Amino acid sequence: MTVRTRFAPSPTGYLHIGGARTALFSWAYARRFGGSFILRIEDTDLERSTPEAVQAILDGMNWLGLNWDEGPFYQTRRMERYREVIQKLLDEGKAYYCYASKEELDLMREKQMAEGLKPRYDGRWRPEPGKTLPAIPKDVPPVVRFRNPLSGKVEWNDLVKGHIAISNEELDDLIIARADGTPTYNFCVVVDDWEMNITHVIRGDDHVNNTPRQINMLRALGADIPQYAHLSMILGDDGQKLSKRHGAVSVMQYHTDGYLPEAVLNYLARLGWSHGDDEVFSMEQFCQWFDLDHITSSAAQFNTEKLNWLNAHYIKQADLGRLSEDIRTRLADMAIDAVQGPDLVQVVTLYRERVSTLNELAEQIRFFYALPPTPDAEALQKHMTPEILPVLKGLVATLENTEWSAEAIHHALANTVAENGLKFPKVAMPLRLALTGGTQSPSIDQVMTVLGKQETLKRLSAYLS
RNA sequence: GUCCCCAUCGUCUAGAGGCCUAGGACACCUCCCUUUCACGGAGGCGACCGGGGUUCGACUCCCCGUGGGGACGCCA
Repeated sequence: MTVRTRFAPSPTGYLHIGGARTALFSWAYARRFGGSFILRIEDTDLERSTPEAVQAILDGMNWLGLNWDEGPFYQTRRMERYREVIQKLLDEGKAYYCYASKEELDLMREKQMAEGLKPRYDGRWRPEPGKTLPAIPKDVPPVVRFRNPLSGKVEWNDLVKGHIAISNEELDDLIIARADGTPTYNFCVVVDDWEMNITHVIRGDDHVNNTPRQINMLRALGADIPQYAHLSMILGDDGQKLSKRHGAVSVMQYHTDGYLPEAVLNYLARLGWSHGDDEVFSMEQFCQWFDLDHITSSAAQFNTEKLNWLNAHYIKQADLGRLSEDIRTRLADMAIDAVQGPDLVQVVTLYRERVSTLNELAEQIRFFYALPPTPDAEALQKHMTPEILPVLKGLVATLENTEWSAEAIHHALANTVAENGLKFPKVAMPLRLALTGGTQSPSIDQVMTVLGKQETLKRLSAYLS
């Protein structure tokens, strides 16, 4: 049997980090076993689904490189088929019309809650042999309910959580078609998983409670029951449930914030799944290793610091051309033109080992292309001392007649330091301030090399006149 | 409230009865490297939720408790 997995988001918002991990695992499982990964858009909630959200999900998937083999299938385009199946269930007596109004149902639930019971439909419109149904009200359009078994239990061996059994007495006759005739989520999932021949349903564990209902419907339809794997949720950095206030909940936000997709992917893969002591690995390796046996069944807290560490790692590994182009765009977004001036590839090479995000990288090298920010007055006072000025003047004089190579600049600097009997930082610090505006940078001779002779001398002269 | 799920360092995790004086990674601390800050290298700190069983032996199995989380919609 060929493995067929699916990712079935509802387009009511962007692709968030939890959804991305679910997609990643489904995708990897299909890849691992040479199966197919299907993308299905669950847009039956007409009120909340938007084309923008669909696009956001597609963008997120594409950015991460989670390519799908079939789809995207839209449930709204399969309405005809759902109606057919509903009619079939109706005809076979496996579903029935219910005329209870929303108000009536609310009242029922309230009462049940008050009695300490689990709120569930009481089957008032469920036909039974010898049972008299209420008189059909005139102006209540009926919903269709699935006739769930009354006794026994539904069991399955969850590939992540192990054996789970839920009594049918806990379940009720769920609505499969609304009053307006449109099918509901749990029903569409069943029909789709069935007809798309899904073999492994990998999804968030908020669906554990839907599973027994879906299994019952699958059985009523005579369909094969897929294997289920319920993934635990991802908690925010603060251990709380992920929500808007956590900021970067959308995967694309990570792109905006300067993360490389391979870092996000690697981080997500390792969140709730493990392969011995392996921490850093490619998606190729992941697809070879991934299994459902090593998924943790407990919730995992998101840790930005570890993501940062991975991102730093991947920035160091990244193709220089690709990295530079990305940075060029980020600089442009900061209204800085990196087409003129020092060679961006050289600048990026010099700085990539020092940052953990691309935004940080862009931020740190901006002074190469824009004017250096004004150095901190206190730092200036401390390092740009009257005693050092003549030394700097001497250095500039030497530099003016120096061929602009890393080696030559280094020699000029070293000689100046030696001739004046100084420690290296004594000279390097004021240079750093004048050239970069800050007290931290790579070796100052390397910065000078990349900055260029003209610009270096120009920036120094501002302090020496 | 009812049902379901979960429980190892601060965080992500290894661990499928003896390999565990519980391993790795992030973070943190110390030292080294050093032209500042990073990077890198070497060390260090740091955990099996509690109580009962089962067993010669339990982080691992069972039960109870406690604590988290999820689900109970004409949302998905």
